Amino acid sequence: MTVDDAAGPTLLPATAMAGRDEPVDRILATAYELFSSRGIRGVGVNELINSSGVSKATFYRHFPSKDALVLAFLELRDQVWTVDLIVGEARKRGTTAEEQLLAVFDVFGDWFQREDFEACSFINVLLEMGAGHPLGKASIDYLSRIRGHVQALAEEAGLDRPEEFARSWHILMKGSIISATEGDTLASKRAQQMARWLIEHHRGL
Amino acid sequence: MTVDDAAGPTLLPATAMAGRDEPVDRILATAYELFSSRGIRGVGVNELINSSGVSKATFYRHFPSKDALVLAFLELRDQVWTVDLIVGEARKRGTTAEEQLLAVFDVFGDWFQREDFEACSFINVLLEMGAGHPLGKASIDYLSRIRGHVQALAEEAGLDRPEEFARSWHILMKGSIISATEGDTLASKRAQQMARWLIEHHRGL
DNA sequence: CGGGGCGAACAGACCGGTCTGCCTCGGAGT
DNA sequence: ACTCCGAGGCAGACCGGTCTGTTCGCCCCG
Repeated sequence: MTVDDAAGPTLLPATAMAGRDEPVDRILATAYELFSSRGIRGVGVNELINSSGVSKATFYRHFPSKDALVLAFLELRDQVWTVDLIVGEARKRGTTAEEQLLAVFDVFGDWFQREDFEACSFINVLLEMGAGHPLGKASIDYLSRIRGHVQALAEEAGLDRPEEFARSWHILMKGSIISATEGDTLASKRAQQMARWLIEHHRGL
Repeated sequence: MTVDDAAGPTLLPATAMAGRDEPVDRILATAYELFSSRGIRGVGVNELINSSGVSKATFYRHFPSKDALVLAFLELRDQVWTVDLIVGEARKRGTTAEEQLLAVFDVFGDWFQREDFEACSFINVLLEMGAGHPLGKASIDYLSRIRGHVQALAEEAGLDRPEEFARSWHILMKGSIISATEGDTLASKRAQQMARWLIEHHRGL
């Protein structure tokens, strides 16, 4: 799994796949597009293999089950979306750690207005499969990684109780994503304002 | 399936069904339980009819399709959960409108700790079916009704820009529900704290 | 010549939805 | 008071389609 070495954010893992045309890469790239936009249950294995131009036997040679592919998709999503698009872009947009934190919601604002905005795959999979399902548990794990990034920035900014801070911050992130799914593209601004208050109350006295 | 006629909130629609044993009521009661806990796609028509002790012909005499039943379920959920459990209970717990608003997150706190906590069906259905699907659109409508309750309370409390207030408030509600689904039962407290800041900034100067 | 990919058929389960019987119960007609 | 009939509920077979996953045969390329 190569790294996105190009400049600028992208939602598609195309750059990550650049130069590779192996069946396993085609499958993963297709899975990323389809799972992101239509969910897990909404995409069947037959559609996956047709769209990626791969035979079923080849598919099952590389992935023992559909769930295994979903797991790989979540891993890829963590890299492409969480790390590169959200955290990476936010760190680029701000100079201080506090600015970078707030920039998360600027990135959200751009993201919410995209045609292909498809909400957060980790939340989607968690709610679709349930917290008890292995895929739900994996999603919870990736969500906690997001919180880890926020906590790291909070520590850089020297904020009080960074773990608690990150949990509250994450509430704002997730809530604004749901609101954006409902159609409120300004949800990022509302969340950002509440985020400012949260920062103020976590600054060392 | 006995009836919970005791005082206090209940998540089951048993009280609404009290004294009735018609097939249509049994179907709806079963649908409420199964759809709430396992989602729409996770429950098939065959299981619905078996669990409610109804024949398939009877089922389709009362509901032209599964989607029609889901629509009826969402309507029931709005009454039982939104109106009775959340808004009704919050209004009971507070004296002033501001107290009643904040009490929403106290009710959430109790709700998050329930064994049968199953998140918000409207969010679940919205993400499961997509915002373009009729059921997704219906869910968006019911979510906006929740926001309407919040806005009404904000107006009673004399807060500034009640519509904007309600949208921000709703972000906190939805975000805390997702966090609770991940296992953070204290999410209600974190959201409540941010909600207090939100109230302060919407009070007339 | 052999491994990997392809296309396709196939299996078994389940999906939403239709339809055919059988039974019961209640009300109307004589 | 007795009969008759139809509405509505129950049970379950059945339909075409889709789901995940398996397997077989062919071909191409190293």
